[in-house]
Amino acid sequence: MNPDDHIIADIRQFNRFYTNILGLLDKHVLNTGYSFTEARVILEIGFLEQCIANQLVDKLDIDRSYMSRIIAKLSKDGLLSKENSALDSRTSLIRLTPEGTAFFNRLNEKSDEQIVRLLQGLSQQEIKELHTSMLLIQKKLEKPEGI
Amino acid sequence: MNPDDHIIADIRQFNRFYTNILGLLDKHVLNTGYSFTEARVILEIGFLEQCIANQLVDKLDIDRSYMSRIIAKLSKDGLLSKENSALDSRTSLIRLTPEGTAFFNRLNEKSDEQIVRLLQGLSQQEIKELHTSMLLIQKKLEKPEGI
DNA sequence: ATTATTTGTTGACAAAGTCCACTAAATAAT
DNA sequence: ATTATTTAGTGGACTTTGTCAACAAATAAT
Repeated sequence: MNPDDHIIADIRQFNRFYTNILGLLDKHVLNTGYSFTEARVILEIGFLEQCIANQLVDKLDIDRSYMSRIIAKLSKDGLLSKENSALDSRTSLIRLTPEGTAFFNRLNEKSDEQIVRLLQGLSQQEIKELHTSMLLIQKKLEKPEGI
Repeated sequence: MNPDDHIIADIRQFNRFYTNILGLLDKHVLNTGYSFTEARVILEIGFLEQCIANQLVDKLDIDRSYMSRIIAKLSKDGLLSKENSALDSRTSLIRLTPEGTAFFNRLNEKSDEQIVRLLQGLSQQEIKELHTSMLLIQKKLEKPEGI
């Protein structure tokens, strides 16, 4: 169809390839006792520091009811706390507890280790090239604004 | 930990970013009546042209019993055929039927369109850079041999 | 004030994936 | 050759993951 059919084929090939890479990297999470989705929620709360359930729903694109249950579970497990919001009493302010933060940190460390492992065997020069390539891809593909 | 902490952070950022990209690209599959996993199976059979179940299990890292059920479903739906292997009568040779191939082609077309859409707004030069970057990443990260 | 919308929760399901045991065939070991 | 061992596939039973619809309470819009 297009003049650059082989480019499209290569990009799709890259996407398949990188799906695998990401899959490998994500697997380590599963040794933590939490699912990938639960881990995403914990990470997001960690990054946001404080939030309400609906923010997580929007940001992570997870069903409201499902999110409600995940939060209930994590709360029961003592990883996060809910405090009634004064501004809007339908909502609760969600934060990581110290245990939650510890978990968050462990998760981050493990993720970093995974990356180190991924880069194993590459020279500094090669890592630099890789890095540059990733930045370029991200820059080119990120839309200026929401879709 | 490492001298290149910010590189690790950037790579993780890229991974999160690209997870989203892939998620967007994959969504279109869900309008086909088949799940993402089922689509992967169909695509893989299409690429291999002929295979046995176990190859798919290994290549796609899907549980044997689950694969068995997926194949049964796709077979029932008329997308693929199973023929007893003469060489190893434990196995069946799996191929796409004409309907399966049609589905495969549609899937491929849709995937190509998705890529075109992704590249929308980029100049030829930018696309070329993107392409080069992807090839580099793939080259650097693909292990010479199985793990 | 009344209506509409938003936020979160619950019950009931459906879809996706896993674990285990089993059969039958193919290979390896003796 | 006969007996293990391994491999390929299947089916039952199950867990996990995710969805949908209905609901109450609070807030926002008219």
